[in-house]
Amino acid sequence: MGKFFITTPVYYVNDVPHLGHAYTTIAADTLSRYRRLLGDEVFFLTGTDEHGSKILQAARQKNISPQKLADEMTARFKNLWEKLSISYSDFIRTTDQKHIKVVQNVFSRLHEKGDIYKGKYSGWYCVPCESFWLESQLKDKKFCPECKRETVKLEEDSYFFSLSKYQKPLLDYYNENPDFVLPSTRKNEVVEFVKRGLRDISVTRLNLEWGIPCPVDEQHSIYVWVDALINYISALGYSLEEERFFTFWPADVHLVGKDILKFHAIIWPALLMAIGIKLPGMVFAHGWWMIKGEKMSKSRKNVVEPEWIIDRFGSDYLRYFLLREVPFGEDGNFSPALFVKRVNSDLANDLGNLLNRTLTLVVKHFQAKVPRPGKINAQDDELKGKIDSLPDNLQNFMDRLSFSQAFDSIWEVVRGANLYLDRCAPWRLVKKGETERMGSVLYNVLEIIRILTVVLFPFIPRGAEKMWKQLGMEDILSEQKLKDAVKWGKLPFALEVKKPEPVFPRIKEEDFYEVERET
RNA sequence: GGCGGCGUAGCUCAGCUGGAAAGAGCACACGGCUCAUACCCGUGGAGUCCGGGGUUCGAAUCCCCGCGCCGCUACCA
Repeated sequence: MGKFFITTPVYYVNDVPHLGHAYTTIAADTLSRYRRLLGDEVFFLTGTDEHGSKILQAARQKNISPQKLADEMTARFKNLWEKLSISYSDFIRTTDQKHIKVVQNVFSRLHEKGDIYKGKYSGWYCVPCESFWLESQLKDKKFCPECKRETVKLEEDSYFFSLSKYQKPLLDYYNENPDFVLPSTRKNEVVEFVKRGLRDISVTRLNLEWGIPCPVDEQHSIYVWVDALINYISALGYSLEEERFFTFWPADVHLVGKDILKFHAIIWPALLMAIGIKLPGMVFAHGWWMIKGEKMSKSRKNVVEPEWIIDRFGSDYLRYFLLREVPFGEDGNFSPALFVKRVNSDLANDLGNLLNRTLTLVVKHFQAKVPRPGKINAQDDELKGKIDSLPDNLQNFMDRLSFSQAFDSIWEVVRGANLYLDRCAPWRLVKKGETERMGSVLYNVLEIIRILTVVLFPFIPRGAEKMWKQLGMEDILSEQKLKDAVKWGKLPFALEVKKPEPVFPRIKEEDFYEVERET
């Protein structure tokens, strides 16, 4: 039983929450819930990144203050997390006073240490957009990629972080901690990148109104990464509440999308080395969801709105699909057909129906009371054997964030239970008058379902709660601990089960399109 | 261009450091069951394991060449 600190990125509030945000956050939530199930003290951090000229501009267009805009967007994120049953411990905003203070403290420390120095930043500046671009980003080598107008080469004062100093220490760290960056193919990319040499990075901007003031030079504001990344330690009170900070730091897992991996795997550890605190245990970069093989994007108008899906099908279906369909780390394809297929065959047909058919028999033949188990035979042992190996399997897969494989191991049990029911055929036993054996069989299946429910809770919390209630369990599901829960025989006999009602109703592809047409 | 990865049943993919008759899920076909959310259970399929060469007693698994895909190659979160 230890502590477990997991984070999502702080999401940039220039965009409404989309499937990608939901994906990262669902994964983090599932991992958090799983660690709680193991008995760990979990700190699960998410939040929003609210500074920058993009936000300022968007706010101006709407004629509201940037803070107001950020407030609105943050509310949307929180609302989505509520709908998705996201059990975060803290929601950090980069506009929080605490965060601002910590960023400034960190900046000052870096400055004192000599890891930040004043230099000249030069780039291609678009006056109307008030933003700098790299030569590689320009359209036809001189036009702004956003507004297509001509840019000018501009040089201005800026403070730099000596990232280059950390090339060697970073390479050593990757070497000594092979699981620091995962999946391994991403790690290769990062290592290769660092090997080619690192340039110092500009960490302040002049004339950036909507940003954290630089503590050593009032004309400057702190630019993106030193602001955003520090959320991971500001939320814990770094430099403010040391005791609390050291309770949870270092982070065990930083979950990120593959697009921001390098910031987390290179700049972030370098910053931490510079201020002299421990490095996180793991940075895991997951993949993207594609539509018909294409990346989702607003311009392609193929964005999947997580809220539509949740409102129509419930949060569990989305959680289940995203974590089950594709190995975490790889890109996946999202389509109504795939979604419907996955959810129907696994949740409705295999799992939901297992509960349903079992409860029906108990209600019909045992007055809805959990029967008393009798003698155990070889078939029963085989069934129980499937539970014995489950915790270890889960542990192995969850340690590697292999959600899909974790599901595989759970579904082996689900299938095993359906098979056991068919083999034992209690509906035939009742005709033969073998009620005692029938009772045993049903008890065993109910017991399997009880354990499955506990194990599934981190993944599909709402459905698991419903299953728990139908079983008639009175303990609190969220307080169950895996170690105890998997012990055989914890289901009290004579417990009154509920009349079954489909927990995971089947859905149709048409339902999906109706939703999309409406909007 | 450089570095890395991938190419296995109709589809999505497991097959790690070489060795039993090449696997899973889905789809499909046939059969069983009837407790159940038209569910569940069983059986089946002629797969050049991208192509070619090599190492080996033996390769999907190692080496070389070729073909076809894909990722990374920094300051946009």
